[in-house]
Amino acid sequence: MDIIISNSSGKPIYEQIVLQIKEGIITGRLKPGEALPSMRNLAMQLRISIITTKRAYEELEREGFIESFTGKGSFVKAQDPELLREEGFRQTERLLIQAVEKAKQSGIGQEELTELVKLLYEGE
Amino acid sequence: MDIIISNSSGKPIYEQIVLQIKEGIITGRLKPGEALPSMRNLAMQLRISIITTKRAYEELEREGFIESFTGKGSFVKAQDPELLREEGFRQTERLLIQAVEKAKQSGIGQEELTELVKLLYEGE
DNA sequence: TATAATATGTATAACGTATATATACAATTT
DNA sequence: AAATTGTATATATACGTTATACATATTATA
Repeated sequence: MDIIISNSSGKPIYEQIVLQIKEGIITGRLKPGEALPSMRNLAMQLRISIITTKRAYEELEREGFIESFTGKGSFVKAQDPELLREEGFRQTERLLIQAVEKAKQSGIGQEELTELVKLLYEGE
Repeated sequence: MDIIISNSSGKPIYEQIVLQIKEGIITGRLKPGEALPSMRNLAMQLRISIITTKRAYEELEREGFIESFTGKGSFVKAQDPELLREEGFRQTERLLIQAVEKAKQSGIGQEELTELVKLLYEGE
């Protein structure tokens, strides 16, 4: 599980971690029962404090994605992936509607817009 | 010029004001030379501090959208069409980035996403 | 098997930055 | 002169991040 932190993202570090682990779980790259990197290892690797990794894991635990055990580690919980995927689709659609509306309002054509989508999807 | 502040938006108040006034200017609802609500009136109406409205107007002034005169008020500046176009592009890109990110997190592929964009763009 | 060493998650207090504020000051219009 | 406008200074609050010490489970070793 490779996690990448961007300083220019504007999002807090702990949130970037949460999102990337969620993505792994939703897409199935992280399977139920699978061990996550320990808070210490992840903190060391990202050169951040263990408190920040703990905060991320706490958030994931609160949302039911993982569970942690003192002395053992943190693990992916059993999920209903189809449900997660559908929720993700709904959220994506909602965001996309706003973007398309703004594009029309700004005189950006459909071709230019889809081209921009491709660029953004591939770039990072 | 009706401005609406949402506490659940996650965005700072001053930024919400900036975005809504920008949109008014870009769409032409606010015309060059037109007077904006005074900082005090807007602050009173939104039940926030004048300092926050001032911060929003400062930002708009810095970006060349409005200008303010002590004792007179704040007014929409004459606009460079190129500037407006670029601002529209920036806002679209910003929204699109969020949508693309959510799509990735949800396991939605690039093809599926661009297809969705086309549907949304054409549909009404 | 017993126990020390190592690895894991947890808890407390503190710091820096950004957002939002109250209040007093300065300039223009009425 | 009175009222309306924008401006400036110092302060409070919330959020993100951190260092360090503590508690529990696993692993190595005698």
